[in-house]
Amino acid sequence: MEVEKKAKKKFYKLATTRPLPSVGKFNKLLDLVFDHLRDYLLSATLFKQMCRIGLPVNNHTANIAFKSYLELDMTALLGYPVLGSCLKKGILVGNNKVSISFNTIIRGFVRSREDDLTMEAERLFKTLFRNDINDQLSFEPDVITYNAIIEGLCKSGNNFTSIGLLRLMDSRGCKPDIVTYNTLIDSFCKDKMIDDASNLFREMVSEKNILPNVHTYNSLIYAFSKMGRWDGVTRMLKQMEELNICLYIKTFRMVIEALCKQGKIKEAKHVIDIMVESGRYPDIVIFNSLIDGYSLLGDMAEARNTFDLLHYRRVEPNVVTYNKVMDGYVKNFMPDAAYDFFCDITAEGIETNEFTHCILGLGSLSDEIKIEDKYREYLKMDTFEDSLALFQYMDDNKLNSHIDVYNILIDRATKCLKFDTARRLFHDLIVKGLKPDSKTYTVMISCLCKGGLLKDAKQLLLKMEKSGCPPNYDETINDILQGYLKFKPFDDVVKFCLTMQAIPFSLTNSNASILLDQLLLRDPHNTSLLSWVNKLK
DNA sequence: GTAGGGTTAG
Repeated sequence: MEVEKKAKKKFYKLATTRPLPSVGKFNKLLDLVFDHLRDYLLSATLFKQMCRIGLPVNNHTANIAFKSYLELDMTALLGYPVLGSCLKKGILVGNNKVSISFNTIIRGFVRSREDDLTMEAERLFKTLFRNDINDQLSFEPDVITYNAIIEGLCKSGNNFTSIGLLRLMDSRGCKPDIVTYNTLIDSFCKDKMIDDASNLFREMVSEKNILPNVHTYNSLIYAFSKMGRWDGVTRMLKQMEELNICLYIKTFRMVIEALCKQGKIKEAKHVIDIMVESGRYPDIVIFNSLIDGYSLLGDMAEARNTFDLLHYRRVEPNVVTYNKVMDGYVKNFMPDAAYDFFCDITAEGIETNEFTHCILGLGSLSDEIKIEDKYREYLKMDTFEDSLALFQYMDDNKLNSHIDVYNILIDRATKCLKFDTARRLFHDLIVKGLKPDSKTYTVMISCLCKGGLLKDAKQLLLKMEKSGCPPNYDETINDILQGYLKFKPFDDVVKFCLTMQAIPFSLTNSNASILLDQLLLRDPHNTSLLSWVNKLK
């Protein structure tokens, strides 16, 4: 607080000194606010104020503002408009490092992790290639620009488009670097497309002579171990040793976790031995995985033993540990043991969380069907965040492999406007090998429409028809139409309606009335469309 | 007057 006051006072002093101090003095102060105070709202506000009262600003001052908006996740709302006004005022023109400003804005869009803003970043990126704009600014995208766009594409599930960008940058003489490859490799690994990831890895090492680092290996090891490809894991670990790359505790954690989840306790223990030999000791996360593994194998005695031994190893159990033990009892149809364990830990005054009670709730009903009902009830009743957390906690529980569970979550994510989460869930279920049903397609189409991704929505409708799911045209087409009315120019709405004339469906009241209003306003002589609307409503 | 912008952590 003290430093903040000092900064404000200094600003006031600079602003009232006559003749006005140079822009450098102001920039130093703003740098201080950004770097040391990390008060991003203040650095952004000061910049706006400087512009308003006519204090000296230059590209560096503006860049601090852009960085601040990025940190505040307000690039779309504030950063982008400020960029516009800076361009108008000529603050950024004639600057040979104008890429810094644009990169920060593009990163801000991508960082928001919202699909439509990622698209905005791509739009901006494409605009910058236009000759008229380029003559004025002499902007040339550099490796950071490309990396940001590639990251955005990967995060919105467009792995192959981002490969196209990798080729584009290469052909334009911008060398991809370790960040470019790591971003791509990580994305392919997350989607379990290990062959594509391996190809990129090979290309990076043998063609581009870029040395992999710990992140590259972590991504690959993660994917290999999740897929049970232990030969790949061993190969990667060997390479790391040769390159003298130190393993993170996280690398160990994920290998051990994957081994335990696949019931390979012996192997997991072997990895723990290697860890100990290299002077590192397993932490609670690793013991939690072991407990998980034993309960998966139905060996609750060993699971409990591992828990009891924590005390002697001087490793403190956490709430996840307690939940995993209870979860093990419940899954192995020992609800009484789960209840006893719960009584023991609460008697010791140990703090539990909502999942402890949830597991107990599941355990109190030993009939498996009832467990399923109870699970569904939880999915419906709690807030979306709670259901998602429960879903993630249940992880590979077979209840999570029900398409209905995904349908409920996707639907609720969409209703909470979390389109990104909905898309990720949809992607997850495909990766898991589940088959989307009519409901899945319908809620996903609704999600894409609400997020303005109409092209994707139409594609999904096509896919739905192809996959043999009978589309619910009433619902899906109205959703897409609503998206058109909201996001697209009227000409596109008309075009869409024309293509839909062949399909039998009825318009919702709200769509029909908006459509009629718009038609009468903009295209009152289009009698064929007017009668079409009247017929369908 | 110069500076200034970067990936993932499961």
